[in-house]
Amino acid sequence: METRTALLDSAERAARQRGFDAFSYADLARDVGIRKASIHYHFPLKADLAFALVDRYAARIADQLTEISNTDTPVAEKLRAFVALYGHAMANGTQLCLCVALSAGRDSLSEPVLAQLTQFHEDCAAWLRQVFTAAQEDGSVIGLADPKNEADALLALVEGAQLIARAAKDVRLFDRAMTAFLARLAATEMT
Amino acid sequence: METRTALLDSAERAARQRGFDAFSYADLARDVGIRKASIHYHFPLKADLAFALVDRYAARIADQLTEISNTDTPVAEKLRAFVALYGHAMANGTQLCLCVALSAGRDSLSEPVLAQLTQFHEDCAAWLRQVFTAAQEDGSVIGLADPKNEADALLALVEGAQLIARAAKDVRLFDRAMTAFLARLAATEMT
DNA sequence: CGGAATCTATCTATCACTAGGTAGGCCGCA
DNA sequence: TGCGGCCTACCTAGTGATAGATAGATTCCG
Repeated sequence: METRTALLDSAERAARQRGFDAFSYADLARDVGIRKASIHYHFPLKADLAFALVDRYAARIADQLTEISNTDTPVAEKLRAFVALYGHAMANGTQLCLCVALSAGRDSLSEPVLAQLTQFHEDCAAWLRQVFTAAQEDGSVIGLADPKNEADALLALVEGAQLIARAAKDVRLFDRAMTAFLARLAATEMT
Repeated sequence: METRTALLDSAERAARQRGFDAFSYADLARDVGIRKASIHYHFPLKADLAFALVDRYAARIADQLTEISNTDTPVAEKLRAFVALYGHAMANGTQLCLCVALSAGRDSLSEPVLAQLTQFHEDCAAWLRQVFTAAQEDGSVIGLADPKNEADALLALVEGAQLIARAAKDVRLFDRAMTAFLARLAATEMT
């Protein structure tokens, strides 16, 4: 089980740094310290690797989102946590969210993986819709529009900000792209 | 000159649809109706192709932006035109802005091309800053923040929206991601 | 208990194919 | 005649994937 996890870890790092098509089984083998052919034991096709990768990643993010949901904090704080989640995922501007990275090279992906990706996006949007709806009730977002539109916009915003920041290998571009949005959030009083 | 242009056209389409690394000289040759080796006469290295591609593209966009600037329309209309420019560039959700597409696979690009890309982003941001500054004076954007922050945010927003829309091959996702922003723009009275 | 069968995880070696790139020749036109 | 533009033929270095073997556990059964 150890090896499989090591492979997933290495593949995830590579995919988020350089793209799914930009690393090979040879790279993976070198990194993990195993022969190239042995990888096929764990993941017969590279498409299988992609599937396992997204599966694990989506679950991880979903967990983090429900954790944010369950924490008893103001709505504004939850939105800040969401932005921080994407910001932190960048690891100093060297990496993208796995699903953003895969979306960028979508044409080489298998149908099941594509479906996973769509699902991931939908789940994120749904979570955001719910949070923005809560914001509608407690007025914690300045100039709030329709929660559905706000959700779609924020998702696009964080993904675009990631892309721009990694293109320049500079996380600060991510932060800069987010400042206008963060400024719309009501300050959380220190209790 | 004929062949060179045809090559650029084909390469641009391919790069924006599937990414710069996802098409080969063989694809290009097939598409243009020429032998693979002959492409090297026009573009000795694939990096040369990338450079020429971005060069032509950036110039085209710059032209369109100055044209928008020079047209005597309200600020809100200029911003709508900017959004429409990115939206139209998607060609029904099948393509990305060339520079977004190249940014996504940045690690395989040569240093000069990387510099071009950074420059392109900076130029776009600068143009937007200028427009948002004008908006500051005539109040055509509701809830306007610092023009610098607004510019960075809008750029990230359109790029992220493109990514999401193409991932699902559906332009409507682009439009959806933009509705909240467009709603902040003052209506242009019909004169 | 002990041997036979089976499974796991890895190996070496090689496959067919594609990538970008090069060398050198051919041909039509100014 | 010279050269721009294209060709055929080839090269090297990869790619993902497969075949077949092996060492070492584990499991099943008489």
